[in-house]
Amino acid sequence: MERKVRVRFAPSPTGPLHIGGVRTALYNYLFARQHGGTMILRIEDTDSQRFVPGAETYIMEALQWCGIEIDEGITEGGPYAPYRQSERKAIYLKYALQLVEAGWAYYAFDTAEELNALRADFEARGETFAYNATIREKLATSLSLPATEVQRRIDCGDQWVIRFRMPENEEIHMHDLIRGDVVVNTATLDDKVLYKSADALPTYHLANIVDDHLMEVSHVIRGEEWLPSLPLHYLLYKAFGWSDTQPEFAHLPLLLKPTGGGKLSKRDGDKMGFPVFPLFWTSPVTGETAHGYREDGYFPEAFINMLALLGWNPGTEQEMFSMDELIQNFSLSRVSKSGARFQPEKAKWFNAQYMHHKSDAELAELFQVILREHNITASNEQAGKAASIMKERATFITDLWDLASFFFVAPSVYEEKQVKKYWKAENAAILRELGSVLSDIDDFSLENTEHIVHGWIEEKGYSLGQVMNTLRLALVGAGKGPGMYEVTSFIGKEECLKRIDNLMTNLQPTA
RNA sequence: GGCCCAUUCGUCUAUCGGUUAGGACGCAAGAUUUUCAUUCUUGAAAGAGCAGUUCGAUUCUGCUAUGGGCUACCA
Repeated sequence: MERKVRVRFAPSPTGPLHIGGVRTALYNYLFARQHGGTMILRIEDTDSQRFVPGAETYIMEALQWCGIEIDEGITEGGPYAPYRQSERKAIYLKYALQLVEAGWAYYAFDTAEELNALRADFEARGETFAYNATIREKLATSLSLPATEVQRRIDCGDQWVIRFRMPENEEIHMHDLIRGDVVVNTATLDDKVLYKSADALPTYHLANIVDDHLMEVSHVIRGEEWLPSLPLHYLLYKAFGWSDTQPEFAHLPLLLKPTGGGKLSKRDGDKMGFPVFPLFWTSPVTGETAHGYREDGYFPEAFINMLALLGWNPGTEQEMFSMDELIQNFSLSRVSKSGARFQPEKAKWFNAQYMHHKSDAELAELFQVILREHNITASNEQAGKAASIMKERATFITDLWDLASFFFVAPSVYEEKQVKKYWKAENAAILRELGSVLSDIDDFSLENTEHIVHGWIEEKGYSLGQVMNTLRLALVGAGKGPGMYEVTSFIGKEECLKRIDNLMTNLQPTA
């Protein structure tokens, strides 16, 4: 029988979620939805040192913005609550001790200083220190010390950790849904810490396996940086006797810096001029801020579409995917194996595509926000229409002000280059004439105005470009913009004449 | 250093032994246009190297090179 699909996204609240994390969450979500499964959000806050306040809220807000829905989590609740590991503290010690009793783990009493000294010694001799079978019985561990001494140390409050006792020489055969079969010999691995008495908290490895088991997680979809610890995780399932319900694993390729040379990190954003975070972030510790896709004007759909295709492809030439289409088409077998460089340019392109496909109503709502910021009152119809006329030229919704403000405000400055080209004595004469032609038009609709004005231009034998660009200078103030009749019909006769008059009275034509 | 993963145009990628190696971003040229854009057309642009398996390798295997990850009482 096919197991019920349950996946989890398990971030650590050590800062804002970056786009690599968002993609991991997305793939988990797509996989869950496609299989009618459950998406869990588990907060892995077992590192009390690196905890950052606000990070947890940020993560949830970011996922929500992206449209990644959580079925079970710290705010949603669920049958396996709590979903925050710090609140599950009481659970883990029992499991760590179970491993000690079974001989799969042992107590170690080394202090951080002792370990550092040991590492330094090894390094001085040109060797690499590894806490493993060659050394564990020579150190202060429950493997070398008499049981009574171990108990005495624990009782008198000495700090200890529980380490996994890595088998000396055993081949671990693993399977990854993306990479296929992987084999590692345990001789190359070391005895990882599973639990520390200092803060009574497990490390990632223990907490992760215990929680995935208890929460009945069926598939672990995570970043490639976890591949090296997969043998440990296999062994932990085995040690607990949970191998038969062990989840399947899929290790995702990493997101790399646009320039190559390493995985995308939180610092790259401002350095290279693109956001690495979904949302704007202010560090509560340093006060540093970082750009976010949301605040930079990206649509969540575009952001998700772009992210989905970084490391996965449908095998067809389709590029535009809604979330529903992604859910339908996603498959782990089509996730690529090698790291993908992040492409800021492609992200922009995706956003522009979504911009071009927005309906007037959607644009109206978005554009109104910007208009209000500039103290402009406009109807939704006006806002939508102006945005719709200019959207082809925009990449971000925030571009719209520069692009379309002339629909609402008369130009206060005139672009120098256009003035030079189109504001000579003859242009002024033509514009005066055009003004009177316009003032005689009753039906100021786009079609009618065009019909009449073009008739007049033909009759007079003027150059179309000269007339229209002179008018453009008066109405827009610049050498860009939509067809002039879009503008005339939008702003209306009265405003047209006013702007023409403005130009005539305020600016002397050049010779 | 050790272990693991990867390697097709500049970038993201298609190809599941036989293709003129396809698409997209970006770039260039042309067309369209009353301006700026958009749009359309076209173009330049790739199998890391060396062996092997095979009638035939981008595709399978090995080696080398390169890139990346991990190597914490961090996740």
